[in-house]
Amino acid sequence: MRVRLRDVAEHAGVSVKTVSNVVNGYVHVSPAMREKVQAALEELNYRANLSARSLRRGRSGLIALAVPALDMPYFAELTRFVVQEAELLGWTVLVDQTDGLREREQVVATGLRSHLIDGLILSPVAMDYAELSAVRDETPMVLLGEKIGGADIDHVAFDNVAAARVATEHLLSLGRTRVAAIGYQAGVVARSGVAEVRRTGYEQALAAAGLPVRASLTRTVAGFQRLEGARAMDSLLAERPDAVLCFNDQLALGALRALAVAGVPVPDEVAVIGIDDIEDGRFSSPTLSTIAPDKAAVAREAVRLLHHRLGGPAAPSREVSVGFELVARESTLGRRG
Amino acid sequence: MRVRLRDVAEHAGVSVKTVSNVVNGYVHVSPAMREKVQAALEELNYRANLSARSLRRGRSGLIALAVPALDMPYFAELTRFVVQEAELLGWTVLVDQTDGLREREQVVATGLRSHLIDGLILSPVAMDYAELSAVRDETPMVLLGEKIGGADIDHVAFDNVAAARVATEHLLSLGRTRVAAIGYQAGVVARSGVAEVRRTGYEQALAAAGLPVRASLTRTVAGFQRLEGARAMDSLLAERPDAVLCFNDQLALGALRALAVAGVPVPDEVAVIGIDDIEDGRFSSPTLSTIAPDKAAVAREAVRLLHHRLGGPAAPSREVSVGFELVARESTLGRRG
DNA sequence: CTGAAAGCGCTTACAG
DNA sequence: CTGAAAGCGCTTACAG
Repeated sequence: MRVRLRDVAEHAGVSVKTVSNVVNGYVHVSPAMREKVQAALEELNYRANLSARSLRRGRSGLIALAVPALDMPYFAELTRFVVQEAELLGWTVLVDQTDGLREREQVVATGLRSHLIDGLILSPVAMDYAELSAVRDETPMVLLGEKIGGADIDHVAFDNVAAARVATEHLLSLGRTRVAAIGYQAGVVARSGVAEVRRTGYEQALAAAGLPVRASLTRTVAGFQRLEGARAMDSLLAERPDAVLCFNDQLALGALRALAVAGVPVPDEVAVIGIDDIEDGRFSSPTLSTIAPDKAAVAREAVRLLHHRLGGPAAPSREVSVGFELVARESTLGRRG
Repeated sequence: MRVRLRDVAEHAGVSVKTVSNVVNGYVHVSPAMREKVQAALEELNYRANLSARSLRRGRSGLIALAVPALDMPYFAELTRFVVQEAELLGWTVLVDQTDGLREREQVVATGLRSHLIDGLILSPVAMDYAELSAVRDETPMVLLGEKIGGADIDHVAFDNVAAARVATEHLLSLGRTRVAAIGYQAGVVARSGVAEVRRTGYEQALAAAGLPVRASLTRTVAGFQRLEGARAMDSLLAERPDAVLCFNDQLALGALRALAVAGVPVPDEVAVIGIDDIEDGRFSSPTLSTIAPDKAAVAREAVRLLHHRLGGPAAPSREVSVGFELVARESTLGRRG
């Protein structure tokens, strides 16, 4: 039942080469021949065997995208963009979930499915550039990560330190002085880990304003989910913060929930800001102020870097930066916003 | 630089067959030989070429999952489960976005990447079973869809009529009589389309309660996103509904937002319920009452059906049903809940 | 328990 | 402009 190129050739009474030429849109085929082949192709309902083609060409048209979790809105939205961009180049995206585990990140970078995928886009959580650079196989790889400069590995950089700093400065600009932070992470984390760099931005902003970093106003979380944000906010209430920077929007939405339950008016008593600009924050009550990274640009640049390594236009620098903007909504400005 | 099985064989001084045996865990290999090969494998850092293996075996270990949109929380959560389940069988998931477009659903079902993927899980929006059954190629396909009975196509069924009916009954049980609905869809939709069947459930519940379906209390949407829910709710306010069934949680979260902006107390004046039980609804203010489908079961059963077609244990019936439960939260019960 | 050889279905120099 | 043939890197009957 499986229709091969050879079957089509026999059916049309031509050579396999000619059928292949037609299938691949090779121009030097006489119109009559092309028509005959086309008819046979349709009559037999031929579908190319992509494994065979890939083996022969040395290219599969598949790229992998490895993110911590598909059900974290930020990554779900990013994945959508990556799939869209890849499609423009005729590539298909294969999705991996690393759960932010070092072991899984390593497996992915070490060449899981090598020779099957043409390239890999990885959003590392546990491993840093140096480690990844050491274990990677020869498959082109693009990292989504921190601005680092001089790294010998392709990556789309987002300045998390600046993002957290700008967010914190926004809270300070409202006259808040007891600015808490939710999202510190305990134990071993990569130097370039998101929690680490956002923490740096937070602390830089406080320092610049001449404010101390109070341990009583910072909270460590086990993960960046809503529930963790709600818990952390609960435990923060006794400290009477007048503002909170959450290291992502999910934490912030959890914090908003905890404040609502406690009956604390936002932003009157406590202003809240997150980072990521996920869809939910635009429709929560109050709506969530946040730092909006240019997700479409992240996806576009990641795919573009891969394209370069796979024979596209000349390679640009290894590091491409992507910007962000402050989006102030009700959780810091109130209803007037 | 590319290491082939043959290179390993030469390096170890054995035949290609032997190396293949070791790589594939074939048992009848002497310990000494195995060890020698193992060493060569590691020394050369051999990675199997999956395209070649797939061509030879006729199996790739890849399955595709086609959903309307990755950034709709319901599908993001579902995708996570599917990836997890697939992994248990050693399968990798390739993700497609159809955007709910008939054209794209058709392309996917017609054999996009046939011979590359071993199977397909499709969540159709625009096409119904009969159409899909007619255009599909021979690749095993499992649909995520409506309970239909007697269909000649594998599918995991979720009773959307019942889900919408139970949700509506919950609103009625609170003594509400002006129960609105947001999520009707205009134009051509599949008979088994989600909007269509949820609408049926809504109307059935009203009829059973002896209430009329008022056109003034139903709203058509262009899509199932929050923004559409907010807009629909805005236009519904003048009709003074005392409850609203939204055909999914995203619409409901949008509706909650519109009610908050309008200063309408929920659930005191208007009770709101959605369907899907997405994460956001557990942390919104008020928290969102909803119908919770067993997403893990949907994923598990879909993968299991595929497994049957791909040589797993004996095939079960073509239709496997998955249940749901009513989760009543603040948007219908108020804070006491 | 191990080896030599065929063949999965393509694409692509190489001839003509 | 078209055809015959090699070969991509595997796995698997078939011998031994």
